[in-house]
Amino acid sequence: MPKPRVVYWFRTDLRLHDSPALKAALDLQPECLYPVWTWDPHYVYRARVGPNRWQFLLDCQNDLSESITKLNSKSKLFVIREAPQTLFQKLFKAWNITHLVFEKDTDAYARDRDSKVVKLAKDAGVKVIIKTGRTLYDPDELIQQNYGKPTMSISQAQAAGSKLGEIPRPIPAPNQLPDPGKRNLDFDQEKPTKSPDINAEQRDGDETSYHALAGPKNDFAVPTMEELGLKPATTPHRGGETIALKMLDEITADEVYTATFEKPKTAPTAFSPQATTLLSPHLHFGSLSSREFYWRAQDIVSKHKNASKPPTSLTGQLLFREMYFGAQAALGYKFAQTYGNAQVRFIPWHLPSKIDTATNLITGTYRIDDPEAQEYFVRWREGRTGFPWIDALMRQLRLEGWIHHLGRHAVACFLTRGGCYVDWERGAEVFEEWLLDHETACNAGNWQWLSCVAFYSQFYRCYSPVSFPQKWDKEGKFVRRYCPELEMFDAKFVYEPWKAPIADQKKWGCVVKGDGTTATEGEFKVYPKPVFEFSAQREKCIRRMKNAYHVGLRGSDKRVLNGSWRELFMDDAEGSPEGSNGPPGAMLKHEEATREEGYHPQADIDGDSGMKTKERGTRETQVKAH
DNA sequence: CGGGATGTTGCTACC
DNA sequence: CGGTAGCAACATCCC
Repeated sequence: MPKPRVVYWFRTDLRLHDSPALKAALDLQPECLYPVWTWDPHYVYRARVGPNRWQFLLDCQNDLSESITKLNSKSKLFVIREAPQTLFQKLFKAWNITHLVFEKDTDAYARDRDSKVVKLAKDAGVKVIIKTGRTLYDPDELIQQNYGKPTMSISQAQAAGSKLGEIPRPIPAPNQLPDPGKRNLDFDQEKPTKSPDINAEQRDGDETSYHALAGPKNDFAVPTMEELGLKPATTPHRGGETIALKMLDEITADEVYTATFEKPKTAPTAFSPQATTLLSPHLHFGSLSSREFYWRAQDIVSKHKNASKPPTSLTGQLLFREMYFGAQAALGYKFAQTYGNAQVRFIPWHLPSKIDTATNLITGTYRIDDPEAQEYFVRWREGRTGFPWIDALMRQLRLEGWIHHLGRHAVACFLTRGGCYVDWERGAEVFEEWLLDHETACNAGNWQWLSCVAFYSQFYRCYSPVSFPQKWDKEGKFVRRYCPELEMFDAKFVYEPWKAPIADQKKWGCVVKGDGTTATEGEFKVYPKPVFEFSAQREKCIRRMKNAYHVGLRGSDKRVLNGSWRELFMDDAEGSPEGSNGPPGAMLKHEEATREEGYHPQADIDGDSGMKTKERGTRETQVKAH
């Protein structure tokens, strides 16, 4: 029996510590082991990923590659520029591979991709080993323990989790790695088509990394931002397992902080340093194992007298992640949208998603049903709503790729049920592009929570953009940091600058006028007027939410699917849907003309991600409507 | 099944 | 200033 020749396929597990899958690969005692990242070039042109998250991913890959080389100077992370669905069958043959090993991923796209790869491997006579390690529990087992249903509350998730027994203890990093074998790539590369290029706005140069399987220098190197033609990243937060473990050491060194952490009490206005751990991007890319995090925190909690408890404690935060992964794993693609989703309430928001009628999936495009709502949305996205708390958060998000969880609450509530009355799917798409820690399960789940369509329903509890931040930051230091034009404003007006007398505005060097598209006026800086009068808008939203709750439709309701929901909202004075003669569907049938084969733009760049191939499916051109 | 308590993270007025 | 009641009100959990 010849010794195994193993491809270890890295995806959202960019680490050496606590990797059950990597351990399984090493347990085979292979003759050779190839640490491989397969990179579908489609990501470059079709992913909704800003430069900050690109940089974080490349950081993780570089750090991992260096760590691998430290264990074996002949080895590294071999980055191969082709989609796994087409690459692996050629690679298995060229390198005489006997085993493929990877970590389980329950994201909807990942399941499609991986089942395809598993089939290819079986056809090629390659054995496949898959281990869970991305989450505390295997999401599929969690669902099983929840009577086959998606985990839609934290108590369900906790109850289901406790039936699965103790969370596995972390596995130490290996102290040696086998050599890789020969690395000939004597086969053709499947080249990507560059159109549609929905990622164009992330780039200011040409993409030059994907011209050959092993990259421009033929050395399997991790691409650079420059090679990818990406605009420079602006975030101070950097990726990689080395950094993640150092951060975890520093956090857990403060045992009181670790043991008594209560999320709702942490300040969303703290920026130097932030009030929470900032480990979420590392959990997403797998540069930190969630189980490592869990046990490092739990061991401190266990020996502490006044420790906080789930769900507000640090480990509680990880349990929410489990809940969202359980919900997503049960629902698949539908989890990230309202249309067809039985768990989600239907609210007739503005700017609804266009639906691909062939797949019943959202397309990443939307319909501008109301120009005013579009104006609200664009000003929200660009951080010029005229509400400094909201604008500061949105500017921090775009610049740094991270905002505090309660800050996310504030902007999400403002965009949806507590202000703009814009569809939560619009907000989720902006977060998808800008957040370093974006993962579909948590992002979609949190947007559903905050917009009160699932997980949470107390829509009458509405965040004020003026009062809420003052709980932590009366002086407005956070606002002054991210909206520097308001730096000199008196604390009395820093959250509502439009109320300051004109003479004071001029004295403080900034006049409040317009919509934020002009930065200066003569010697003065300019900050926009509020996009609407908040309290009136808030009342209108709550009234409409109440009505929509009363109507009581779910995303899977026949009337949502066929468009007849409109009749039920006709007497809703302040926002009756335009016309009753629209096309079928809650939203719109997607234009036939923009379709191509095999891609869905909701796909993400990271391992959980990429080209959403549907057997019978279609691919939509993603055209940004803003 | 009914009904009361609870739900990680609201706001305002009032003592 | 800090704590609390009232606001108008929803779903889930648990006895």
